[in-house]
Amino acid sequence: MPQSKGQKNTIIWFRKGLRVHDNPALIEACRDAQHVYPIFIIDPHFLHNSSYNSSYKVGVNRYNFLLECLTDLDQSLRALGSQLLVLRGTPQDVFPRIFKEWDVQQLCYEVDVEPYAKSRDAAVGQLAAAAGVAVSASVSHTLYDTDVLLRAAGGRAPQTMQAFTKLIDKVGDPPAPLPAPASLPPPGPVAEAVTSVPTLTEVGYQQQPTTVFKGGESQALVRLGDYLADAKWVCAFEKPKTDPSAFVRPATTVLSPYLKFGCLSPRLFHARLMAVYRGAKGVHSKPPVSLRGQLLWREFFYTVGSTTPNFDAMAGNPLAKQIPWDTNPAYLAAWKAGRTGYPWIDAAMRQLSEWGWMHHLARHSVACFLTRGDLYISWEAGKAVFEELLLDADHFLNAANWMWLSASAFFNQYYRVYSPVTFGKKYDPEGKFIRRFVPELALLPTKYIYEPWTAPLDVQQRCGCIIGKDYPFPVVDHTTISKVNMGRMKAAYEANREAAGAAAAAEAGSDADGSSDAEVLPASNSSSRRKAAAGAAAAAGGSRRRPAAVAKRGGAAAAAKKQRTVTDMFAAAAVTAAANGNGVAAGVAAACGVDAGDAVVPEL
DNA sequence: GACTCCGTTGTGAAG
DNA sequence: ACTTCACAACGGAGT
Repeated sequence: MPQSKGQKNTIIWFRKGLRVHDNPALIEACRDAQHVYPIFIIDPHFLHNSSYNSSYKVGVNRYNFLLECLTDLDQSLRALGSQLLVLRGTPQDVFPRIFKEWDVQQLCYEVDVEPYAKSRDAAVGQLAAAAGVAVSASVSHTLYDTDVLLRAAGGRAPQTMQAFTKLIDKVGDPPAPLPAPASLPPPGPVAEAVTSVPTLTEVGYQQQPTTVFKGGESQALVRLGDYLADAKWVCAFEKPKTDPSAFVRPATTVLSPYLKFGCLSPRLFHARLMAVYRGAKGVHSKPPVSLRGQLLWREFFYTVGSTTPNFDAMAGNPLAKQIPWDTNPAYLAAWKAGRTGYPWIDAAMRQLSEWGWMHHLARHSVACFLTRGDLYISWEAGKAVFEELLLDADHFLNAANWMWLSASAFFNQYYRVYSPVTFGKKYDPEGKFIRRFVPELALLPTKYIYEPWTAPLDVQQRCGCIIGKDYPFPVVDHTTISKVNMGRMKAAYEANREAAGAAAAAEAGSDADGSSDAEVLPASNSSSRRKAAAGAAAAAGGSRRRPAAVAKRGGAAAAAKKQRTVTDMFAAAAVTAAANGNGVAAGVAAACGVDAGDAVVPEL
């Protein structure tokens, strides 16, 4: 590593990777440099009041977490003889100006494979080229360079964790983490205005954060050390067995927000973890359930996500089942606000709003409830809510997990449905979690805590919580609706098989002119297309000569029509029940503070 | 190409 | 407290 007195002026551009440890871009920026300018750009793209893209809303908790990360990074850089320079504006506006002002020769940053980041970096790359500035991008947000993994996989990312784990075994250990630099060449003279991290108010937030988690690399390293110090716990860790209701000390590490912003290097996490495993003489849990397995899940979803078109949407996503979800702004608003009338679901959703975090299995519960389990609302709507509220909201992981839970991709056993009543009860029979996050239910006897609508009125009165007034009735009847939805999922799966079969047939029938619409259809590989073709043939009554498109239209439409009728009948029954004082649909109105029929601005 | 295997994390009843 | 089963039965990956 040459330490000669440098001549270059370089910029290290922090976006994620908000750390000084294991930061190859930072090391590169220091090489042969006279001045290193460490910058962060407050990009309006990510601001909640952005005029650029209103779908990229960032909740106050996450934005505050980011500002804490920046303050911490600034302190670390000052200890190394430098400081963070915070700039405002779009990167496209900022760079041409500072390239010139600071007489820059090189720009260094960490590779970011998210769609927005890729287009942003491509645009900045052109500006750099125009200004005669060399660009150096280093991989350190993931364990591996996703391109390397993709090549090792033969050009196609695995779609199962098993196959991905095999790939990792083949590729071997990830690169070792790098130490932080001992010191940094100082930046040259800069305007005073760019040397301070802004406050929440300055970037336009009115509210105060409510989370219990604090951002920054130092926090991340303390938390990592804290959890890894318990070698017994680390070696026994099996995520499916952890407790989603634990909140005094969460049952998982809560390192995800730090990985999201790059306060913590996944490679450092991995290396420290392997050291703990070695100390335990090889007796430890294994992927996919182990702690190391969690890092591999992250890697898996980055790999498949960054190489799949439209991975964050249903339409045009070759991995996602095309499912005709309902649009129901009132249900969506009730879910987001934690007012579905199911205390377990509502406690989790309110923990999300308050803390910006919930346990993985709680995420499963609420995601299943919103989509295939109960409300039958698109996973994209749920994803948008998580994207706003989670501290650890991560583009690929969020999309992948929502597809998983909605049985749109990766996971297909749609008939396995989480109960909004009994799932939580297994872990927390007393309802401590509910009492903490849904305080209006705090005094309810344990017997009724998961199903408060079953409490006699005198009990409700004694506890100061009248159902339908202080806390809503359930928006849907889970037992009934989950069965209806299972039927709708079955029909949707059939329709997808038929569509894939039609595509396969069209593909086989066309003279390889490539003009079929096969590319946009869900089944992405030949094996499932074949199966789908067989399914389509069967659906067409064995008549292989019948045009596939006809089979598709007929079958899918009939199935959809039938299911719509069933759902409408249920909805009508619910309204009738409400009119009779049963309160199921009335609960929706109470939950939202509006009539059930009123339009609430949808999330998407 | 047909077939089997099995998948990080379902529920509820029965034995 | 544990296992096993029906529920209704998916699809990727490997043989």
